Amino acid sequence: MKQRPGNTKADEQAINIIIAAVKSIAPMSGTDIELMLAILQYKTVKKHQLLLKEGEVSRNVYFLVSGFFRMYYIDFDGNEINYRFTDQHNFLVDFQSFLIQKPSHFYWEAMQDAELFVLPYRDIQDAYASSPAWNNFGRLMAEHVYLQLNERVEMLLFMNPEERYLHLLKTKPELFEKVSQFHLSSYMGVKPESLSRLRKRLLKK
Amino acid sequence: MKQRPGNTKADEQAINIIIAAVKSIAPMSGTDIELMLAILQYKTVKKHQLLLKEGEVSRNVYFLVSGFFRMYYIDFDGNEINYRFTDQHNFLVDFQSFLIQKPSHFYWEAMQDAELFVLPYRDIQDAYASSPAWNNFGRLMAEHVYLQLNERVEMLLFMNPEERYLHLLKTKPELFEKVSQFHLSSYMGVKPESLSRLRKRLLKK
DNA sequence: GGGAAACGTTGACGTTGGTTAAGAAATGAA
DNA sequence: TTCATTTCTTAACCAACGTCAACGTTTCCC
Repeated sequence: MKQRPGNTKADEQAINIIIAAVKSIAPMSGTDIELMLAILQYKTVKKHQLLLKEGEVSRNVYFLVSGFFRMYYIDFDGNEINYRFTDQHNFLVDFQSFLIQKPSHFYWEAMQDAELFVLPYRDIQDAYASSPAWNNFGRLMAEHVYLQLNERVEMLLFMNPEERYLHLLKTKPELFEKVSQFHLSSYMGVKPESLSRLRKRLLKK
Repeated sequence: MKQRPGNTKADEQAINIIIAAVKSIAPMSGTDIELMLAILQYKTVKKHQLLLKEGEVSRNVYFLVSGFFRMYYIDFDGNEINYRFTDQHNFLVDFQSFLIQKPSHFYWEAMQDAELFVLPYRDIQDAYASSPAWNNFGRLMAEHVYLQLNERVEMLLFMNPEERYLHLLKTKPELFEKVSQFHLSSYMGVKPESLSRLRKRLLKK
């Protein structure tokens, strides 16, 4: 792992976590893992710090060793709209900005102190070019993210706010522990007041 | 190209179209193209015919040489909800069902007589395994489909129906030529009556 | 601990989309 | 051509979300 200026030190534990996460996505030989360890950079981020701002190009894929992030967008009226939440032990990337290397529409904010690994765009493209296993990993990761996004479209397209709430309760109960009603509401595509009323309505039933 | 029973015959022209489409997504050597031609099957479909039904597993990727398809879903109330439209010279796949080989939620219907190429799941997985170029292609296709879907989420999440209509007019004018207002409405996430009213409202401005 | 900020709830009111129903217009098939 | 089907529009009514505002509660941070 690169120890560049500004890099804090990753412990054994953190490295084992990312190796397990990668292997759970695609099979990897020792050499392929070495390739990854050589490009990893370790970083810590304080609560409320931003990893990415609107207008910046996402030049990295991140892996969240610990902490919790939200990806949000600021709409025409200046409201923050939460687009996605990412929990620890997951990869974290503005896939759109990363893939086409264009400025992002999003902000990435740490909602808790976080530790993460940084995988620079350039190094990942090199890995794709030099290792079939990494290319395979890239394909699986894209497919994986596609499926996640697909779930979101289905929720927004096929369900009304009440159904979305019940669906999230059932499929992502963790969210309700980590995220305030306020932040959840924009993720659901409604205003905080509407979520509050919706919950009241459901309680009556 | 395999000439199995039931396969009609593809002409030179159709083969050139798919080769061009593949090369526009990822660079391919002659050998890689041969690999594809060896697994291609040619098929024609009449207007209103279904390529896939809810509950079936999507066992193929298709390439649309000519014609126009809609992918739709039937909601709890029995309404057909259009999820995606695919025009000629594009790949056509229920990515979710295809990736995990689980039953699809969707129907694929030809809205015009169509000619297409069929690429079976098994053969594609073999191509991924045997050719890095195909793995690369698979990754790029997944990324490409991701970006398309992402556009859709942004539209549904960040815009109200009126904004969605104006946005589609600007970004996908072809849709308005090929698709009736009726079919467009469910794609936009509203009822036909609402789209009609919305258009009337806009005309007044 | 205390003040500020963020969050949650409620009310009143306007707007808009859903629902139902009906009929006109366009399209398609026999 | 003619009949049936699909699509489009309009109307009336209702339910639900957005907006604005007020206020209580919780959390955060110095």
